[in-house]
Amino acid sequence: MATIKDIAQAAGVSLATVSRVINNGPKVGNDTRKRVKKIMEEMGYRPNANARALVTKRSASLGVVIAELHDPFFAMLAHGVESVTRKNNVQILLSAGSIEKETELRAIETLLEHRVEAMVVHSKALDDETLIGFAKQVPGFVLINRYIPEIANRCVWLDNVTGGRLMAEYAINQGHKHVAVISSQYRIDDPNHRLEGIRNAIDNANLSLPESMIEYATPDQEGGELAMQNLLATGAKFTAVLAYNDAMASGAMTMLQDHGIAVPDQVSVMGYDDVLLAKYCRPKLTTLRYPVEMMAAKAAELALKYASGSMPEDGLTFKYTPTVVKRDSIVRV
Amino acid sequence: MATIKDIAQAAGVSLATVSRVINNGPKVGNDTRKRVKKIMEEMGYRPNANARALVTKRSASLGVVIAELHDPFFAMLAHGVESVTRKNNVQILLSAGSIEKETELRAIETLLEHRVEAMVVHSKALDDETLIGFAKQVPGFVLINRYIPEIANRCVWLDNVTGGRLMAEYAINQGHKHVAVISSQYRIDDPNHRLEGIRNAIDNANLSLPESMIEYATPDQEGGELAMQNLLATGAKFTAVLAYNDAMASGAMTMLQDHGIAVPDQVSVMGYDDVLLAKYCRPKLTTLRYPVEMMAAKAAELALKYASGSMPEDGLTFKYTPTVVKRDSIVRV
DNA sequence: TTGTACGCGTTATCAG
DNA sequence: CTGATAACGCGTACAA
Repeated sequence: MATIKDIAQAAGVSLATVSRVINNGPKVGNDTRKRVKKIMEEMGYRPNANARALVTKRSASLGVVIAELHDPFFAMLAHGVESVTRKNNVQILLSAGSIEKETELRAIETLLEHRVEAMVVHSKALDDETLIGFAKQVPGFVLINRYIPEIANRCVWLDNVTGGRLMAEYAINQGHKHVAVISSQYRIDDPNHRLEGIRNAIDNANLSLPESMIEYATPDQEGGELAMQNLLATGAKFTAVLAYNDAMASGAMTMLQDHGIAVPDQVSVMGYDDVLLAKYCRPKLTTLRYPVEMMAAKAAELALKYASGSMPEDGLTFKYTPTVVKRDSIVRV
Repeated sequence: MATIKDIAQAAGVSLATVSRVINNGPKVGNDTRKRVKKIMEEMGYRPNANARALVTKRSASLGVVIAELHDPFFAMLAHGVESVTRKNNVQILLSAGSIEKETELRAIETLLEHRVEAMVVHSKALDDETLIGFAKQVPGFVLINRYIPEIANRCVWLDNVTGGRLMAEYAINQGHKHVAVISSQYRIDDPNHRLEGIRNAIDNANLSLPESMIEYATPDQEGGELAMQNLLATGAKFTAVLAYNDAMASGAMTMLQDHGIAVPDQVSVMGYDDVLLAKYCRPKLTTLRYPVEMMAAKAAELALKYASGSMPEDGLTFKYTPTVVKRDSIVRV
């Protein structure tokens, strides 16, 4: 591939001059500029981003760490980031880290080796200290879907406790007194927080949520089916089911319907996240809206801003609160 | 950030030695190696991928061009690529190109500036010559979901004509004589090919597909709804609807149900692609399986292989054929 | 076993 | 307005 040197030679000028026309430098004769541009065109010249990054110490790239592109939630997250990087002519480097300590760490390290200026990371497996350490050494380091007090201004997160509470309150307000919960089996914050919120609401309403009414499974459709199957097997009585996310909710609905139980007429179901399938499944899912895309865009903007020097105020954090999206999977009883 | 030089100084050795221990070079004293490693650890040294790429002329990265992460289809595509890059310790650079000539071109150019070794590109807007040009100058250039005869061995694609035919044949075999089609309004190959296949099957069965039975709209759920609305408005008679993709099929089903028309009892619906929602929507969608993920993985492997020197045989190409996935959205009449 | 010196493609700082 | 030339961080022949 042609280099700046080749161009210089072909145009009969110095490297410096070529470099100037590339970067629209200030002082170049109009005719030389034209000539050089033409030659660049002819030789198919493309500046080498690596060389440029080396000398300028700015890579014009943003790293993203997520678990799985496969998952619609992460796809939306990535899309949110992409919308702002595109606007800023910044390249995305993507690393997947599958919710395991080791892989998440490697994902971040790799990105750092590439000297990304900014990064948006979704980490569940890494501990606070490790993350704080990264934040300290990388100005443009921003966490999404996680809150760590020491680096509050680097966190864009969702208030899952409130989310859980809102969810349960809505069901309760619809007259449901016996609710079951389908949660994620992963021992990370999110399910715990959502469950905590649910418990709060149930306590406040003087209802009860026995352990036997909570099932844990993988946070996908199969998990939802399985959890519902278990719930049905125990013969538990409930009129509403609160699921950890939309996929589980959908699985739960399928299983109910397969058992000849009508949704929502006999049993109501609520999801969480409001990913695409919430609108597609039948009945359409009443769920909690998690504005990931917006939040991811915010995180990317922050990361870029911090990376470019302007550091944040200390108190600040970026908390979002989910809201109930009313659709068809729950009825008043 | 600490450089190789800093390490050398701190360890009291030369740059070369440090470089050797970094790359597990062959000839380094065991004690010096240990010492250097320890210092690297202490100083938090991270090799600079840019500098390394510059000198080795290998970037250990693969570029991906897709339209929208948002779209589940592209999310699966990206996931397929990611599964192989992860195995090969290769970094993904992602560029979105939204099916417009200008942006697709920019996406590819940007990736090239970053000197990615390989790239998997999904391009619909760019013309054959442009793409052939890129293939000529970048050994690791592979197209997905597109076939260009001149660079057949760089193409991993789906036989959409056969797909369309299979789809229609299946409906016809179920006894449907009056089928309507909901197609994409974009003037790209895919809808044309699928339609062509459908027409072939219908002709072979001595049935007819008048233009009035074909509606065009955006290839998403709204488009599906709209198209179905138009179809219903014209008072056309049909017992089966063949949709361009699953999203449109889902939209069509919604609209039918909203009009009190039972699916599949009164009208059958078929989708295409078999993305996640095909399993989630009710009734579950009978559709054509497009093994994107597998194909994307194949494309990534090819790209990496070509990039590393081994060029392909000339006749070869990588054609996949979709298969009917039988679910619940179609009945025998 | 270790060190020296050069080059990778660019930008930036000087002189002219 | 233009041209040398020194970095940037690293790999690698070639010496020692």
